[in-house]
Amino acid sequence: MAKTIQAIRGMHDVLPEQTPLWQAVEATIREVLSAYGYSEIRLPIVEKTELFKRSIGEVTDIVEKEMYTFDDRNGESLTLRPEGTAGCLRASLEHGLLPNQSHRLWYYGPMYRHERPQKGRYRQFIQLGVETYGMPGPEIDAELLLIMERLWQKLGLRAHVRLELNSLGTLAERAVYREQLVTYFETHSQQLDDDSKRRLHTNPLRILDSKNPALTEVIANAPVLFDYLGEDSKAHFTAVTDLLTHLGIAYQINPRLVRGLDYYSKTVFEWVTEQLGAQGTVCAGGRYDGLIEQLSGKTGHAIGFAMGMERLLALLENQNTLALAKPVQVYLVRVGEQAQRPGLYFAERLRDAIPHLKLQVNMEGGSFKSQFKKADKSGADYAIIVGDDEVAQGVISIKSLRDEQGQRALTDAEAIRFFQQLYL
RNA sequence: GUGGGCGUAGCUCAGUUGGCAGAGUGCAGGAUUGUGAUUCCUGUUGUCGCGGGUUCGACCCCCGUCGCUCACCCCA
Repeated sequence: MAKTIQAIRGMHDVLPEQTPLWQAVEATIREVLSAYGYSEIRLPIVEKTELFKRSIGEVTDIVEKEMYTFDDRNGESLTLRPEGTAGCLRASLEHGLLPNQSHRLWYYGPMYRHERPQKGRYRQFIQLGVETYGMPGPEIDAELLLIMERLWQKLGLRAHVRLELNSLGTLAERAVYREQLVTYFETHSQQLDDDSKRRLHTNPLRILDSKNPALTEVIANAPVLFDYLGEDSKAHFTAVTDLLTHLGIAYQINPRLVRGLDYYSKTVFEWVTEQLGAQGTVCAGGRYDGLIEQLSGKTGHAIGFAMGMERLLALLENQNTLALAKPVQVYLVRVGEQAQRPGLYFAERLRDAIPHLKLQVNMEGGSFKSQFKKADKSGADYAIIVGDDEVAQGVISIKSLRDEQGQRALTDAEAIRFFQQLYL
C-alpha cells in the first residue's frame, strides 16, 4: 500500500460524493456574478516568475518561500500562480482592456502555495477571483461587498461570516506611516516578541495583527494608520462605509486589518468566520490602484477580492442549505440473455425523448438482487426492469424505489410517456 | 521552516505488562428459482505506513523515515 503513488502533499482530490456540492456552489456564484454583469476571464495557471515578484512584493512570504517556481526548457523562470490578481491584470494590460476602460471580471481555478497544510489551507486550492478596473469611486468598493453579501445569503451562510473593513491609504501615505510605526516599535523593542522583531524589517504593519496577548499594550499605544491618511483617502473610506450603512450591510471597522500583499491601497476588507479554526478568512480583497501603474507605467484604478473555495465548502458542510443534484434519476436493470439488447435500445429511446434525464444502465450484470441494490444505492427514483419476461410480453416494467407505488408493466411508448410526465 | 497528536480491512475504529490480528460497516451469496431500502444466515477483505534495532518472540518497546492532522508563521 505504501508503494502505490499518492497525491502530492496538500493537493486533494474532490471525490464524486463531493462534486454535487461544488457544482451547486459554483452555479450559485455564477448566478450572483451575472446578476451584476460580471464576465468570466480564463487565465493560464503558469506565469513568468517576474510577474509575481513585481506585483505581490519581493519580501512577502509568498514570493520568498511559497512559490512553486521552476525553469522552463529555455531557462526562463516560471511559477505556478500563487494568486490570481497579477495574472488577471497582466492579461488585461496585454490585450488592451486597460487603461482608460472599465471592466468587471471574475475567474475561478487553482492557486499554488508551498505552505505547510492545515485545516483550510492547502498547497493547491481553488479561488474565486473578482477584479474590477477603471472605477475610482467608492461605489464599486460597495458593489463588491454587495455581491458577497448576496452570495452569503444565497448559500445560507450570512450568520456565519462577519465583514471587517479598513483603509490602508495610498502607497505614499502608508510609507510615511510605516516609517513612524517602525520608529515607535524600535523604541519599544524590548516589549516585542521574536516574531514581531522579525516583522519589523519585513512587514511592520503585521505586528498590529499579532495574536500574542503580551503585545496588546504596545500595539494599543502605537500610531494609528487612519491619522496618516490624506483627505482623499479619508473621504473615500467614509463614502464606502456610508454606502454600506445605507445598503444595510453590517460591517466592523478593524483599524489593525492589514492585507498581506504589497499592492493594496485604500479600501481593504475581509469576510471572516469563527468556525474554521486558525484559517478564518474566507474571502478578502481590496483596492490596488497602484499596481496598474507599477505594471504598466500608466495610472489606473482597480479593486477586487478572492474567495477560498475550500474554506467556503468547509463552512457549507455544516449546513444543509443547497439542493444537490442527484447523479442518477432512473436506473435500468437488465436480466436474461434476451433482455440485454432491448434494454440498451430502450434506454437510448428514453434519452432521445428526455435529453436531460439522468439514466444509468446496469452493465455490471449480477443477480436481480444485486442489480436492485445498485439501483437503490445510485439514488434513483425509479428502476426500469427489462428481463426476458418483459421482452416476451413486449413490455417495460417500472418500479418506484422511493415510495409504495408498486410496479407497473407498460408498453415502450407508455413508459416513455410516463417518464416524460415526470421529468420533461 | 517550527511544534503537538495520529498511521491496524475499501470506510469508521477496537486491541495486548511484548505470545495465532478483531468488531461494525461495506462487498458477495443465500433465506425469497425475477425485486432494493428492513430482518436473519453464510462468506470475504490485512506487508498492523515504511526501514532498521532490542527480544526466543514486536501491531505493541527504541531509533529513523514517510504520510495525515492541528497549531505557530503566513494567507484564500
